[in-house]
Amino acid sequence: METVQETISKKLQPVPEPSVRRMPQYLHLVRSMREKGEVYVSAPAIARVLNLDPTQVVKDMAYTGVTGKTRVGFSTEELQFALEEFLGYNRKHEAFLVGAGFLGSALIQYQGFREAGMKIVAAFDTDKRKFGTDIQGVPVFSLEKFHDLASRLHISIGIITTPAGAAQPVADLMVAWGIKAIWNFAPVALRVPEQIIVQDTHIYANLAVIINKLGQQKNG
Amino acid sequence: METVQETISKKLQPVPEPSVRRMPQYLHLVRSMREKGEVYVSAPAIARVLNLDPTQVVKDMAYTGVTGKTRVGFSTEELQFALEEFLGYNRKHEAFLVGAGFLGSALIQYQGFREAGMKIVAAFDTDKRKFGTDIQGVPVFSLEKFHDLASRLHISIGIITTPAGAAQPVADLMVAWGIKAIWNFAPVALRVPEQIIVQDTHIYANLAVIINKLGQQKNG
DNA sequence: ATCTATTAAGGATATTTTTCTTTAAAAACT
DNA sequence: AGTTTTTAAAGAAAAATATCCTTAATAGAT
Repeated sequence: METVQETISKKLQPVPEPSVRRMPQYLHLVRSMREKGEVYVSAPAIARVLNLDPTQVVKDMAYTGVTGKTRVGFSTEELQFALEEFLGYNRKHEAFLVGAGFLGSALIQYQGFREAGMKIVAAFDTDKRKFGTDIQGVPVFSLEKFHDLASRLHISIGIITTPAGAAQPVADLMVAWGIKAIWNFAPVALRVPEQIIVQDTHIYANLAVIINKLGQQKNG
Repeated sequence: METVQETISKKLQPVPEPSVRRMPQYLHLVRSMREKGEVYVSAPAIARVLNLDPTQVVKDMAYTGVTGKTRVGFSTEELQFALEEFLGYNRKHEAFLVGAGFLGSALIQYQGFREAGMKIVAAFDTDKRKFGTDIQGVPVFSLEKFHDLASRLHISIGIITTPAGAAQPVADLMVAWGIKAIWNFAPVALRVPEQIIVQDTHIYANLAVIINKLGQQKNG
């Protein structure tokens, strides 16, 4: 049995980001296994399906607080709850999205996020034609209304899907009105105070990796 | 002046993936600097804008084959061409996209990719209502027509934007019909032969990182 | 013309993350 | 009941990456 102190210190030491990124995959797998009626799943079994090292799976599971049974594996039920708790699927984070273009609209319509702990409650744009419309029930406002709404609601996440040039001013706006985390899809490096969490999803970076590897294959 | 041998060996040793991922950012920055009329840019200047370590910038530039002038920096013109060459913006890679839902449509409409060396030439879906329609000029076909078209055209990249359950069969189809690289947006780990390049863009992984950090901040 | 400040480049160090190795435990089988 | 096999867990090693440090060069200032 570990002491309360140990439990707390374990929570305080941050989980490695690569591990965090694997968690949704584990959850997805565990859910589908439970649907098939599986009660236990071993780390090696998970590792085979997800192409990972078995010991890495065990370590990742330890971060969620779940511990397995020797020769049996992990309880799928316990795992699912632990992963959902870890990923914050129970808490609700509300988000504002700025830039209701193709990508922004797709994210709003993507749903899924809602069950993953984030709800996009409003979108903002500078295109007059979009004001007053809604995307799958999410209203689109003028960017000028941002401070109004942000100061009234408690929004923790801001999503930026604007063109590159608009991203920094939008980020400044978000910071000014109390947003704690920014999910940035624009291909720029945002400058924000250090306590603000920034997560970049640079779509071009992924494309660059693909094309680079394709070119390499041709040579080698 | 370096020998041809050296140039070749430099190309053969693979560029670290994190460096490749930074290249599009450099290109974007260099382009905007050239538009402003800047002829030279120093590595420390780039590092300041992109929040990077100056020496890292220098090292990344070396991968593109560009070398700077002491006390002056890099020629923006030379840099732009080198980066575009490195990123394959001159070659044309044609792509098929499977899963013409919200995300798939957004990617097709995103344009930008075309100038980044990839052109989405056709989309596929299983929804009958979408057959024969087109998205921004890109036709949507029945998935059954995939092998027909893939065998006639020379497609190097396959994009998967299907629901999780459909991703693996689609990947198998792509591999069977000669696609060399798969850009996977579905939240699953694909199993493909090792010579096939797979690039995952797991949107939930990024969300997981954000929510994890938000939760951590609350504790710490 | 000389000096100073700035910069690129190369090597060394440190950190992070993954993989490997060992140990211990417990379930299933004989 | 004892043995074997499978597994989790903890620690050590290895690999990859980023950061730091030193050196050399050169443009601009004095």
